[in-house]
Amino acid sequence: MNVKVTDSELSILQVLWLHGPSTVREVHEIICLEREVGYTTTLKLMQIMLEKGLVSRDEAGKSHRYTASVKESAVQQSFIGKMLDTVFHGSPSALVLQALGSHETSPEELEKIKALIEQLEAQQRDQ
Amino acid sequence: MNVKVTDSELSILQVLWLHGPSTVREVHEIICLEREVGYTTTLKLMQIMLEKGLVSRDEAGKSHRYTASVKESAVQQSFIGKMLDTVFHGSPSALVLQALGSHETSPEELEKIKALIEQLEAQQRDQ
DNA sequence: AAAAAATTACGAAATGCTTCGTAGATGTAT
DNA sequence: ATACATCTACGAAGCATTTCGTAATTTTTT
Repeated sequence: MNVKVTDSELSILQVLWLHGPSTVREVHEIICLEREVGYTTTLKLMQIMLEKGLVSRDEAGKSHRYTASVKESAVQQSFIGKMLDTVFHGSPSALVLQALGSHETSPEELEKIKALIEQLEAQQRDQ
Repeated sequence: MNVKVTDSELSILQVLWLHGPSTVREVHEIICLEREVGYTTTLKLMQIMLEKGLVSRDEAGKSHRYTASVKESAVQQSFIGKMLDTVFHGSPSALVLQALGSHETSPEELEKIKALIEQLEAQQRDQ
């Protein structure tokens, strides 16, 4: 149900989501742009993620090719769920108010959110 | 700037935010409603939080009385900030869309959000 | 005042995550 | 075929958080 992901697992998943199936070397190269870290560290993490079922891998060919087996939206989902429980008393609107109130949001983005709200209200009317 | 709080520290802060200044015993009692945990565990955590400056305490009287020294909104703030960075590519609207799209939100709450958006749009027009 | 109960301080074990070194296997170039 | 580079597996150290036991202190009860 709820996907649990640590910080460094998340940074690996980000690479896989963005670049698609990748080797350890490829993932490692990208992560190193941000943070100095040993190759075997990345390798080990990805092996652990394999055990946990967070990624799968294709073992054909010289080096293994890893693929994310959780969707980004599912992880976003579970992070939001956890935050709702732990810091927003289960109130999505409290979360939304904080997010919009304290971070720059472009007019276009505000429009998108308004559109979603209209849609949700329409749904509620129909019930 | 950014308040760092671990999970168990957060559960203690929750109690302090809700009940105001409290003794270790009081905090512990409430936490135990949810989770079996030793008294000295709660004590130790609160002592560590004191060192970190997350709480302050009044040592007069039989037992110490602890007070949260970070605001709930500041912690909410920093959690949202971290989540934006790590799972929403820095886009508040992506976060908001996920939050509203996947969690029940009452008509009243939707109204509040709409009101905020109107307000933000008015601000943007004025600039 | 002595015993019992509650509280604090503190060290250290347990846990989970992150890190890396080493060894062995596999593939590539000479 | 041999040497070289790359890759995988794995154990264990390092670190932060969480947990609790023990001892010392203070308060309350008898």
